[in-house]
Amino acid sequence: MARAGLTPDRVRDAAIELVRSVGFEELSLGTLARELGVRVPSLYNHVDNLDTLRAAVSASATNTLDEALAPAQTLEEIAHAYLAFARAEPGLYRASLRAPSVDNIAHEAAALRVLERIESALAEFPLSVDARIDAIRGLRALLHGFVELTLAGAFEMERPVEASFDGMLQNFRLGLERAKPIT
Amino acid sequence: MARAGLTPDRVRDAAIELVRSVGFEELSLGTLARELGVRVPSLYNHVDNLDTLRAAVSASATNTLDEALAPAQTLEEIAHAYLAFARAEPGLYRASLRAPSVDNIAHEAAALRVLERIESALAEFPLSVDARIDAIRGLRALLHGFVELTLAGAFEMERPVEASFDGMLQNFRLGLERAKPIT
DNA sequence: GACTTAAAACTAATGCTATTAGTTTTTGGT
DNA sequence: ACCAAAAACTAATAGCATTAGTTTTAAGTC
Repeated sequence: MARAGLTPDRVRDAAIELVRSVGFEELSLGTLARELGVRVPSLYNHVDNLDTLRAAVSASATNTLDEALAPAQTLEEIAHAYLAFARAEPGLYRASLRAPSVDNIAHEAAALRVLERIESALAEFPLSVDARIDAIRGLRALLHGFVELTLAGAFEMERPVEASFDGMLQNFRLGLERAKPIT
Repeated sequence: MARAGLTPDRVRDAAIELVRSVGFEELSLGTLARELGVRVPSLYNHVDNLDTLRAAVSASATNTLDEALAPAQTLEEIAHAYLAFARAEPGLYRASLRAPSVDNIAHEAAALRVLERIESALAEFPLSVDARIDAIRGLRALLHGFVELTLAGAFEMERPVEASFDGMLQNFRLGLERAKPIT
């Protein structure tokens, strides 16, 4: 039997690596156990169940996304960092979308940090309270929607995806500047 | 045994109803068979497998989405129809997102019709070829992203979701009008 | 250094999923 | 009334997560 020396952290880290290579939806206890050289039920010595393991991976992925956004300042920088992360780490990006459970304080905090970084992209614009909420929701929709369509391979036309992303951001910025609701 | 009188169409229709009530991901042969008063393997007399059944549901859902968008003319009308459909029929909306397989001509045609309707929302704007591609991609991202975040319950702030949707569209329109790249 | 004990790994089993093979039954057409 | 095709069935396989119960390993204590 030769004990494999697993710990909750090692199992979680292996799960993260698996998600990075095969995707979040594809994470299964079978492949994870094989990767760790152990039988499936042995994982239950270190993990409650698949759902909590997914939650742990999601929390970590949200932190990684937060760190990827950290250096960015302007609207364009933050948006580019967001798209770049999703394209470089689609598995982690998809993992980060899972809503934190209410009892997972650290996960909730990380999700809030990501949200605040996106909100900070709008700091330069003088917006009313309502217009700012609309802008936040609009930016989130834009980023998430563009990423999803990109990952799904839905953009079939010739033009480079990056160019459209930039054009879209320019359009977004123009709309915000034109609005100028605080007078 | 008392033959149940199933046909491929009846099975597909029952699958559609199931997707409408429980969601696209939740469609399973077990629940479908129970709904039809039949054992699971009996379904294989009318359906190739779960994947092609999902494809059939997706094709039908894409048609339904197309019909829901048909009466809309302007950018705002089309966007509202899109959001309204997704909120009224989240199961069908999710089903419509599945990419058509290359051999399913009717499905591909329906997906193309939906795409053209979204493109037609930009007909009123005089845009260069590239700017139009960017606008199409941006609008698709906006619509899909907003719908996803809405269905996921990601908009937690007080302001009504519809108001933000309208604000977002206004912003989008302003950006397009401001750009005016054909001069 | 032997012993006790908790933890880590195991096997076996349950109950879900989709799917296939093979069998019985029903029904439409001759 | 009969024959053949189609529709339903049972039984079985394989993959999934999970639990119960058992063995083994290793760490800590006397």
